[in-house]
Amino acid sequence: MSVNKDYNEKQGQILTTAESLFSEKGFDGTSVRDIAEKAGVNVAMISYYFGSKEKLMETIFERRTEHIRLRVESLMKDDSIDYIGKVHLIIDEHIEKAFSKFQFYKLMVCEQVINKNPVILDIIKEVKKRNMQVITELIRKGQEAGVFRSDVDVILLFSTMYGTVSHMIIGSDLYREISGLTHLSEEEYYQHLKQLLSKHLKQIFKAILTHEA
Amino acid sequence: MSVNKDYNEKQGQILTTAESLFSEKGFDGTSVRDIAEKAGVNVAMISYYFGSKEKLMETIFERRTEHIRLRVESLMKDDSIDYIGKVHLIIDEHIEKAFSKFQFYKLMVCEQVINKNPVILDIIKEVKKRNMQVITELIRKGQEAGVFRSDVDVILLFSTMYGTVSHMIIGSDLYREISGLTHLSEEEYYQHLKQLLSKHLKQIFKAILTHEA
DNA sequence: TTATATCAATCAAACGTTTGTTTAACTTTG
DNA sequence: CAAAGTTAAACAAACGTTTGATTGATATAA
Repeated sequence: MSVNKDYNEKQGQILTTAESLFSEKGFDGTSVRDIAEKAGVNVAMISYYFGSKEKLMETIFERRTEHIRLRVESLMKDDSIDYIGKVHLIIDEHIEKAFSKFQFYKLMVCEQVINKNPVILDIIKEVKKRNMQVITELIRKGQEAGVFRSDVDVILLFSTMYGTVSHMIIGSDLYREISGLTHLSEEEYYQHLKQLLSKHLKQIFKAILTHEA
Repeated sequence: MSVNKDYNEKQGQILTTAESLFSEKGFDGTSVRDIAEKAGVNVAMISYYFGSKEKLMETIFERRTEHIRLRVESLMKDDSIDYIGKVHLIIDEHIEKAFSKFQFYKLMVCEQVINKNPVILDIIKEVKKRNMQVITELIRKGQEAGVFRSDVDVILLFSTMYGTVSHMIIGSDLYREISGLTHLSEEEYYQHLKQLLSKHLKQIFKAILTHEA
């Protein structure tokens, strides 16, 4: 599948800089000269290493795909963790990944709206499907064990998890201002947000998965 | 405040076409020649009527601001509707507005990520604050009446409502495919989604606002 | 009633930049 | 010395915007 290629120092510099600029100004709002200058390389190096601006973007997505995929699959088989505990693992892993690579998550949202590049859309589609399967499987087992309700819509639950977190990341500036937490550093505020989101989503998941209608 | 200007036929045509193209291809991905051609006007008319491409975008946002604002404020004072009923009104109005102007909502999400134009960011900020105040006020009254829990985080609740709906709209193609509902028309599928989202969000709000932790 | 002035609307063409990409010469590396 | 890395310069295409001429309708004056 997705081969984990190695990138040299200059390639890595270009990828990281481009990811940052794309997420700040969008794909079309960022010029290759912007990227080259900020990455400290010559403009021609982008074509030389990645072929084109478009393929540079695709490479960014390929590189991060590995990151987005939920890694809790092995823990799902651990019998010492109960079903609610496993749901908590999924929620916390998603929050952690989204915040640790928030620039990429912003980029992902924009690229889904501006559905131009089919290669990128496919990458997003595959990883979303994959992550949703993990959750579907867990819920199915929980239902068989009689712990979870039988009428759970996984897509809606998934949308609430992804949607709430994305929306918080995208609107974090506004919400920091409203909360009156402007004295916190971005890092401190993000830690605070992660904790709030974790508690909030766990409460929602518990209600939807276990309470009676 | 926001004066409701009148636009002639040609101006309206430009605004509608631009909104559609911006939401499909992004602001920087859309050229003024694209807009002019699709709207059936000369390129110069865009500068002539709106001053610049940037100001055209701002005009789109000013025009739609009126639309986004929750209009349930009067119903909030109606004593014949209970607190849960009022929460339902807010949820359904938000869903209805988001789906009826889904192109604009996509555009809003992208513009929040690509925080370039301060005029537009201010418009988004103001309307979000405004809508959140409506909900805050309702919840506060419900708390005083002893119907709602005392430890409710309005920002999180608001994020779940906006986030879940946005995420569904943005990823609707993928979710239609996964649900196996490709035989439905876009309109039919949206009606279906609206119904699901309404039930889902009402369940979440009820759990967070009324259940004990 | 003509004739003339006024003004917004409309257009093709041109403006100067910026865009992504390529070239061809040069340097470094193994 | 051959291959890979690196560069400034050049490329055509596309960009947002402006220009200057032209239209057509309305108001003013003879």
